[in-house]
Amino acid sequence: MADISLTTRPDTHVQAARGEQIAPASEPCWDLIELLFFAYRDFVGDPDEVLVKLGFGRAHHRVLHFVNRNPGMKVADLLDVLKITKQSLGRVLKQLIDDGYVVQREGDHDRRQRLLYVTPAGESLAMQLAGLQTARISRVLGELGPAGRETVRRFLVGMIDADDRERVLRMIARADRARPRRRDGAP
Amino acid sequence: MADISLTTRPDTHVQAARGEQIAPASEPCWDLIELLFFAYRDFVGDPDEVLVKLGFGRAHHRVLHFVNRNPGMKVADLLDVLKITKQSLGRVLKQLIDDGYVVQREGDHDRRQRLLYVTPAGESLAMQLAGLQTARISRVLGELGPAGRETVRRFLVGMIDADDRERVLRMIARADRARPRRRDGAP
DNA sequence: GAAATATGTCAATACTGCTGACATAATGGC
DNA sequence: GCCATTATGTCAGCAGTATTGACATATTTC
Repeated sequence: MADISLTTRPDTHVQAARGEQIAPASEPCWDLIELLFFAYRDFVGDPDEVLVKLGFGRAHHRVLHFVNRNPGMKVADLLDVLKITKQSLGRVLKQLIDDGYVVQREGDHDRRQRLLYVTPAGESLAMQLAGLQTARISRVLGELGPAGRETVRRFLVGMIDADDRERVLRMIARADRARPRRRDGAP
Repeated sequence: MADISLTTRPDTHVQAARGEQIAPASEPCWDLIELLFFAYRDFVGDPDEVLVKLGFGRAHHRVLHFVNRNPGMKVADLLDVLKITKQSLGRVLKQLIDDGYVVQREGDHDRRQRLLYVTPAGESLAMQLAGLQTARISRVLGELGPAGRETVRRFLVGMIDADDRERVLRMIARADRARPRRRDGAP
């Protein structure tokens, strides 16, 4: 399973062979490769600073983020999204629970399930971290104009593995639908 | 220096996080935050698969990449770009040298310096990895059209910490100037 | 009742980052 | 020439996050 993309996505030249863009053997996109590296590092850097003070790391951020976005998600769902093992998840999840940022509830229909929810403290932290990242993104998008946002979004979607793209977009759409607005007014 | 972004970028959400209600305060860019996460994961996923087979990790990739892009760079330069400690660098650099992907040469003017160069095998590997990432990027850019590339580039540049942006752009420009084209025709 | 599922946990290992302390060699100022 | 500084390397230990493998428990499903 791990090597699918390698055998499927052969080398650079296959795309050129398919006539898809790419001039002659194509020089690598050095600039975009490096910009992506630096951009992502700083993008996760802001949350990192906050998390360190709480004794958390990036793994805790990811768990908290997705639980906050998808309240009531199963542990299995989380493993599927993060693509890590349950042992890896177990450690950080336990810390988040012990520290009062996440709680588990038994599933209604299936009592084996442990549905995950953020506590008010968990939501608060998740929103703070998302706020930092949003501030960075919004500043840039403001400089690009409204058309820029759509281009950036399409770029990021396209960068995702084709066989995962639909799943990711569905998850985002479902989360948006489920939490159209925070604060009070429960449906 | 580390906390500037925190104190400078005022708590968009800190107030809401404190439970203080605040209406607009702008909803986080959930979709872009998550898309960036998945996009970056798959972006580095292709090289990862190749590297694992060689007993290398992501750290080796970064070192190899920047040495290939900036032949003759000093160890200190590399530490500055990667923002890691020399102890962390030492481990991976030693492996790359032992395995014949990187070599060191004494500086001409300053014999304390160890200037870094990729071997032919190192260049070959670096180009293979860059090719995988370029293939992914080029496919998407092909779908976005020529204006898309510039928008994406400006987005990524804008996402970099303001105080690092110039340095990064200078490094990219200098590397581009130094190695205008690979393949045969030496300058 | 047995098989499958959802989850948790123990143990060992790998990779990559960190701090602190020292060592070596070469440069540069005096 | 002496000495402080610089560039680099290295040893030892720790932390965070990932892995594999094995096993345990509760619950559902057939």
